[in-house]
Amino acid sequence: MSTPTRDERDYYERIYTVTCQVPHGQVATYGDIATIVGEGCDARVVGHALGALGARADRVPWQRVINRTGGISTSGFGQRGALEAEGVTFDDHGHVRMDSHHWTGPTEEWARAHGFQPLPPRAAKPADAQLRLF
DNA sequence: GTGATGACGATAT
DNA sequence: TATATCGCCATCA
Repeated sequence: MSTPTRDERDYYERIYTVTCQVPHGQVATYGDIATIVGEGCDARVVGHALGALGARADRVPWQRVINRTGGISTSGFGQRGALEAEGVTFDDHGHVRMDSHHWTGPTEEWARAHGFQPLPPRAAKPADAQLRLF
């Protein structure tokens, strides 16, 4: 192997591969994709990767990737329209209803088969965790 | 090699 | 919920 660490294109390809796993009608956050890809990947890196999609934008469901707040940072790419076309609903504030469309991540089987890591359960909310802590 | 930038995240207020 | 601040990491000039 020449560069087993992070080949630029391969690095982005991994992000695209994970993004392609997001099922129809569901959405994932940049942080989720970064967590699954691992390898020092970061939410911003995912954003850059999606921004560098170029011709691949036709094969990668980039519109299903949004920020953690459920908002859309790409108001100029018709992302919201694409999501609505898939059945994704938005609240009155223009944010995606994460409670109903948030992707739970790929299966452990798929993740291991492709060299990724499954998305850890996001249960334990701060307030809830703190409530049970005492 | 350094600084600036970015389709962000988490925490605090 | 929204805003402000800080942090993390990769890419580009």
